[in-house]
Amino acid sequence: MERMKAPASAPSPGSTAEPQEPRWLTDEEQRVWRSFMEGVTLLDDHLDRQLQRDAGMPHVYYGLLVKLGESPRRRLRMTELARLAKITRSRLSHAIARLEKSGWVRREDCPDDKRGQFAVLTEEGYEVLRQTAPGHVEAVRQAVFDRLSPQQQKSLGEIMQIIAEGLQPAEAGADLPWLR
Amino acid sequence: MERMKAPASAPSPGSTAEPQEPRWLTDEEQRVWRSFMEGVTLLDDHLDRQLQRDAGMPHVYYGLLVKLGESPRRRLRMTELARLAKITRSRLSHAIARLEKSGWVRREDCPDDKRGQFAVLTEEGYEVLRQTAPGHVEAVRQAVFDRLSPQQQKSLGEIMQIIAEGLQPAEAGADLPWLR
DNA sequence: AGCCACTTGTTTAAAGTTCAAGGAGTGTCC
DNA sequence: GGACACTCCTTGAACTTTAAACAAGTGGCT
Repeated sequence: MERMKAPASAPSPGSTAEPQEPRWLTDEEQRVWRSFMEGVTLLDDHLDRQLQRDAGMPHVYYGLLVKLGESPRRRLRMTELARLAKITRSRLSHAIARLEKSGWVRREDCPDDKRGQFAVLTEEGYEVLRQTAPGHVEAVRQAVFDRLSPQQQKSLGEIMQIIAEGLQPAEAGADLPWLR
Repeated sequence: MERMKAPASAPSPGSTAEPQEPRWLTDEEQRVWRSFMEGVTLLDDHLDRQLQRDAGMPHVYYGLLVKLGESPRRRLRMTELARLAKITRSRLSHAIARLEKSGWVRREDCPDDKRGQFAVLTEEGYEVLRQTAPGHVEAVRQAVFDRLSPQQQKSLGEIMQIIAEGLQPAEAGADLPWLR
């Protein structure tokens, strides 16, 4: 409910303690927001399904293997991996446990910090990635890049970067998933 | 893993049965895709948290109440609601069961089709919506609209509509969540 | 009428995620 | 060196989602 009904008139100015008149979305803003949510929901569903079918894991898990594969010695500290994937450490713990059970990741102790753990991509994990990457890229292309002009691709990147940055402010005390 | 490594050379042309050389993402495409996934993940987390805190339900459930509230007689057939929300009927069944338990939705039999069910927004459900809508719009504004120029908002709408439409083709046999 | 393919919505179990709590290690401050 | 705050990661329970199977109803066809 991004707009309940048209406001009767000008809102009461700000000096009082009462809540501001909500800044409802305009019709146009609502259309944008609806398209956004629909696109994201459908895309999420589509990629999850594609990867579950072809790689035996959800999109997020696949993304974790990718991050590990791109990292030096194919390993990352748990919190660092959570930060890169924009998820909570709890979620990551469960995910890595499952990927470990599947044999695609193993854990290693961190020598420098006895609290720390590395998640390490196994050879099997790398192999799964190698075999399923082409199909996944193709799915992403078909759903996204093949349908957008170069200018639209550029815009999308800029826009989503702005949104992403807005949600991870530099200030201390920000509510970031990987620090929860 | 949107690109494993640089292809050695020109791909083998299409007449053979072997798999095509994957169309890896360029560096620029990868940046776009990464921003997109990060933005979506963070936004999803942010709105889920905001609504869980203020309305006691996840974002998807809130969206269901909104759809019901916008509909004639505040009711929709299950499959129609699933189609609007871009989710599976199974997921919707569970969600409505939970919303019913919370008292915000009730079910009603469809007189015309004995298989059918309406999900109906209760007065309490409407009340929750009324009270939490302002906070939610504000969250959406702060995270998205306040940060984007009018032109960017327009682009985002167009882009996401293209993606959404691409994932729900008109053809029969399309793999649409609400028909699974 | 009876058959058959299809639609509608739910159910069960398994998988994944969130939330709150906690154990262990680190680092700082006095 | 001891107290204290903080970081790192995990755990278990509650909740949500997925996947597969199913019961019931519909509609077309003969």
